[in-house]
Amino acid sequence: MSDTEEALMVRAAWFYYVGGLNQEQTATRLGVTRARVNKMLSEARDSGLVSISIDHQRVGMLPVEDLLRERFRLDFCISTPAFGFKEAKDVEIEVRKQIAFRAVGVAAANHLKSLLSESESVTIGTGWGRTIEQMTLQLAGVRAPHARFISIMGSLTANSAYNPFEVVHALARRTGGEGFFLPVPFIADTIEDRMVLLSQRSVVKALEIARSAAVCFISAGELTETSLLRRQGMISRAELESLRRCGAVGDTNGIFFDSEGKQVDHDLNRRTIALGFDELMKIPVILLIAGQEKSAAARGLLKSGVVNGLVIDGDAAETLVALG
Amino acid sequence: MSDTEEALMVRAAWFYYVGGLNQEQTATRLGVTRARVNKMLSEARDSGLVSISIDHQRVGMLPVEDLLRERFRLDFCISTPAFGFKEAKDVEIEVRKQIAFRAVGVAAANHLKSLLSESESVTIGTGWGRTIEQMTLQLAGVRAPHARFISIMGSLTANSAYNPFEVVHALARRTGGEGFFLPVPFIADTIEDRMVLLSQRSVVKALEIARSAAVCFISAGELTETSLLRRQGMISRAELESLRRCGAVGDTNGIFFDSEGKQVDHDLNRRTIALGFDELMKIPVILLIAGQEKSAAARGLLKSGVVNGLVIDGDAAETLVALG
DNA sequence: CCTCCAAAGTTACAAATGTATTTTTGTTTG
DNA sequence: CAAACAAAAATACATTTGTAACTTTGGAGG
Repeated sequence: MSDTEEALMVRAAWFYYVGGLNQEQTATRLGVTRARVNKMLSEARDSGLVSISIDHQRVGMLPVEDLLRERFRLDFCISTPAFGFKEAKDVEIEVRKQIAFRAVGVAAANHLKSLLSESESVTIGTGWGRTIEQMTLQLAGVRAPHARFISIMGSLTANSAYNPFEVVHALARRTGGEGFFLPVPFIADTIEDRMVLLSQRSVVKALEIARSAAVCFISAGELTETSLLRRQGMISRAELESLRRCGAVGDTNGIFFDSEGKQVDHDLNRRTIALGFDELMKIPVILLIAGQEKSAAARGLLKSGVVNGLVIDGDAAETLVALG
Repeated sequence: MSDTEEALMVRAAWFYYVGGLNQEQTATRLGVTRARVNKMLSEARDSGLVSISIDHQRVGMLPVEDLLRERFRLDFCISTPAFGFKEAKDVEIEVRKQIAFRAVGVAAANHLKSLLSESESVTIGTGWGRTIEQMTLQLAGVRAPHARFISIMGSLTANSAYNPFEVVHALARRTGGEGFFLPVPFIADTIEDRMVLLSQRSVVKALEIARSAAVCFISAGELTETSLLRRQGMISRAELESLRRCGAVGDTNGIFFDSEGKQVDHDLNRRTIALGFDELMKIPVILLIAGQEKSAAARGLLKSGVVNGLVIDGDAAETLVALG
């Protein structure tokens, strides 16, 4: 986006959101059409230029939060309010997911905010995915010039907004901190290639930083045809099926695990470039779960013992409780 | 407001602002009418429960900011975008004021946010008024448990939302910090009474804290029949007129000054309980100006030399520049 | 037990918003 | 220079929102 366009968008957002002018008046003052103002405003919201925050710590779901915290021996559990979509027919499935992503993103961003304001210089590790991306979008108005953000995994080849590179970049830009990422593909072609990639000096350095993270935000993926991993073409249909045969129920950062949270014995797990469970075990890990379809994966990962804190949307939380 | 009402409001805000449900859907889920949801949402907005922030570095008005900063030898000057109300007929005068208050409040809150995140424990002094009140409302999502907020002036008798007591209380509650205030009236009945009040131990202590403030937020009042000071009944019509005869053009914290920023020689100035200009001179002072009608008062106060930083709305800034 | 009062519900309508379609404008490119 | 294209304007319309007038409900107090 050009500089002048961005400036126009910011002015529109001020007039509309802060000034309380309506779109018509805003359009007149900016000398553009109302339709364009409308478009710019929705763009401003999506891009996280304007962010809406709710100033309340305990929003609800208390009993569920406590239950999950105790069951999985977590330091904390934050659940967004349940939207109650189980029986609702008024909201499309994709829209529901989007809502869950945003809700968890808001909650996680709030948590991250308080972490950043607690200590001058922290190192924050992050995974990838749409939930993590939303967290970056919802994180507005925080200055943390001494914070360091590092991706704990390799990058996608396709350049999408939830690529580790983009995530770290967005976090750094928004807070004024520094960003680092692993300049290697997420999944190597062979086990031998992985060793070569891992031995690169810059990679060794980056992994060192990652291991020193004060806290790590990760999310989980399901193992279905519609999972992000499949849609991004990171794994083939055949690979997905062979993973399931090994008992895998989900992944985090490309590490596949079974319903008990054990890394499965599979070729892919030996080609992934990311911090493994043994390494994650040594640092505080916060898991972000958005969407009920991730409940099974979440359950496995929570059982593994690598997770210390959970941020989850209300509906998924209820499903997770029901899973027993 | 009752606890259950507040909880309902928070849930409504989540469903609507975070979840992106419309008011109809929100109402259905909460089991109330849409009209009520609508009312709760607007209440949530003006109470500062939900706050909308714009992730802006440079919003505009650069030339004016620079001009003012140089003219009055300020450390910084922040101007909100100008809404261009001079010739506009589409917005009522009271609404315009409200917009200016909110805009300056947002900008000031952002500035305060960055101050709070810069250092662990700071002491922040504050004045009173609607602009300052807005600053407290717009300050959301900041934790600063070690911050101290102190009113640098006595309190109003009428308990309004912009009473120093309320201001300090709101700041403390929102950030989790501590609040202090001067437990004495704003303007004493006689000079002798003032001495008695000032000698109270708790007052001496509070003033000591106030003097140690790392930074101080103040605003200015005009000397007209419609000024807040008059409307709150703090001064009588006769007093106002005698003040004007002494050359007073405005006040800050109940201290009246002339167009050159000198404290006027008037009985009232000897009865006010607040940090005086000589004391303010020793600490960094940030002046908040919202509304063009305050330009004259702002000009006087800026000339006094007590002000180090200025946050002003775009329209007032332009008027101030025009005043020369 | 009844009356009064306030809060929420109901209804209705005007205003604002989101979105799709067509037209205009300005820029790029052969 | 003209064709091709993209961006924005103009237009139109369905949905959502804000608001006011009126009705119901559920206590509080006489």
